[in-house]
Amino acid sequence: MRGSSLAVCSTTFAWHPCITLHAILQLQQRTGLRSAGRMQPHEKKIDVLKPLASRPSSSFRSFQKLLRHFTATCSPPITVLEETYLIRPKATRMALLPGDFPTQITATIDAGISVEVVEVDAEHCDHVAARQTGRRNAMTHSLSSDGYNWRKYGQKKVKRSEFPRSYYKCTHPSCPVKRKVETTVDGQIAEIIYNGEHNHPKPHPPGNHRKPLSSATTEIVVCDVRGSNNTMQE
DNA sequence: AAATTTTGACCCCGC
DNA sequence: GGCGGGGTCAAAATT
Repeated sequence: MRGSSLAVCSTTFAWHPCITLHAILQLQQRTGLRSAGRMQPHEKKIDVLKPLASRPSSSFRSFQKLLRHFTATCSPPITVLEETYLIRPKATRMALLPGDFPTQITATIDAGISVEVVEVDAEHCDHVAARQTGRRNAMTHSLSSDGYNWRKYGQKKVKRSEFPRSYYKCTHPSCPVKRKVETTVDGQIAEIIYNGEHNHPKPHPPGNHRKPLSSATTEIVVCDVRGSNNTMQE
């Protein structure tokens, strides 16, 4: 075993403005996954997640509203440093976390947020990361395999299909081409329908600037054990 | 600052 | 004219 990673499991997709980086560091120190003080060479960097873009009317409310709601109705935020970091659960990682990971520690953060801490064997993590990287590459490849750049402008659940249909436009100026893509729940392409012809050559493929997942990154997924009880009203 | 994503609302069309 | 389904728009939010 080459070391440990810290994973905090989630049951919901809601945001948790009350969880701070400091809280995570404390948690790591308490559980022995991180020593106090300066980060040691073998220790891994905290991956602070950020909120996704979404309309305020969606099921995910804006960070500002959530923060206001939390500070107005809940216990005070966890011990804070100078900054409060917002943590967004990563759905893909959640889906890939094996269900048989041993739960070794259960901790409760001061503000009443319970988090389940799972100590993960690094090789196990490598395996998960490799699977996820493979999936991401497959998705990226399949979505842009025609060599053109697309911008999503809509998504809809259509009646005749069990999968949601996404609508894309070619990003090239004045290009009329659109395409509809139906993807399965695991990200595989179920159907692609093209509409129109490109009036421009294929753009040069941009470099892949996405940071690859590797075993060197710490896998952190935070979730709220309060789960569905965490619904908020305005 | 521009590009992108998300998703409810709106529009159009066929029955 | 009403209804339902599919396609598009656009505001809000983040990268």
